[in-house]
Amino acid sequence: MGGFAMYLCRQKTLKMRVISRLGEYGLRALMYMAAHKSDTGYFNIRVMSQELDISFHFLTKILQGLTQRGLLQSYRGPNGGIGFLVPPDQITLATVVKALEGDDFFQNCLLGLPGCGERQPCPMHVFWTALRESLQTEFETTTLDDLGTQTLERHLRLKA
Amino acid sequence: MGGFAMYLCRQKTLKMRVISRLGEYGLRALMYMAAHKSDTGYFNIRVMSQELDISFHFLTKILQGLTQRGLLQSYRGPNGGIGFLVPPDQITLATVVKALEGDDFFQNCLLGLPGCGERQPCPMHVFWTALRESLQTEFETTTLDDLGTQTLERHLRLKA
DNA sequence: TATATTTAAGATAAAACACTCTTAAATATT
DNA sequence: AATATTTAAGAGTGTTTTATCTTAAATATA
Repeated sequence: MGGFAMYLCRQKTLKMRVISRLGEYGLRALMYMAAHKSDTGYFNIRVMSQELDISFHFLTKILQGLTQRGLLQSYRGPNGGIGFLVPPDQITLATVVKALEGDDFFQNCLLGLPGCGERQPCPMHVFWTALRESLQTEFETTTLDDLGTQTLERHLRLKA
Repeated sequence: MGGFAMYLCRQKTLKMRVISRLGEYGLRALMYMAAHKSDTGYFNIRVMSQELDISFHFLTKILQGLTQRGLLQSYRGPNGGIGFLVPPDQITLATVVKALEGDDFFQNCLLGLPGCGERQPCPMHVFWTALRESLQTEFETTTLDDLGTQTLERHLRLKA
């Protein structure tokens, strides 16, 4: 592993996780794909798994799911791989996260305090709602292309 | 279960969880204690577990941990229970969450994107940092007393 | 057609998380 | 002193998450 991938490398312990490992791996792979334009449009999963230090089979399964949900397309056999079905500048983070974590991702209270709803808001509800909404807005307005490009550019700038 | 406790009742499915069940249960119990002043200063764990619909043994273990960390004190035997060692108006949410989830709770990237740090910020780092800091600030400025009182008052207001 | 390559799919395993149960220790009451 | 009550502590169980392994299906190339 090296180059750009160091940027997306594994983080062993993590508190305050909002997305699961599955979601994290999926997002990292998509960011990788968005940042590395491919000639054929397809990326080899094994190479990606090595670059990103993610289990090959696990990553395969995650990307499989994104294929089934219509975000990616796959191609078997030699020189096969996985690529965007929808161009990455048309895929928002919100779409990705919902595909990976479930459609109700943005619907719940960030903290997990029960009874937190519009009808009977918990003490922190207003705060949480504001926080979640800014999160959701950010996710809905940021595309994979934005993220991948920004990441790559920043990395290159640091390197120079 | 009824009355105030309905407010702290269990929520079965939850996405976007930031704190674990253990943290949630602990926080709910502390909010309960902060809102219900006790004559003796001690609360019976079994009663609390029933009111909050949390497993008695599990809750006992969680509160045990808070006792060991110096937030609570316990008293065995008849009419025994668990109570605040530090008064709840001097316990911030930040202290509680750190005690329950670990001291490094606020140190990591909310999303879990790796490589997200001051030195080599990931594309979302600025956004995440802002989000996390407002979260942390809110947690550091809100005491258990604030939360419990607010909750109770709001509940009573709705009831009237 | 035979072989190698690559993703798909399903079964299995390991680890983390969320409880559950049993026994021990402390305290109060009789 | 005996008994009941309540938390402390540790072992054990079930579930979910995470990861791995094996086999199948598709595709390209020789």
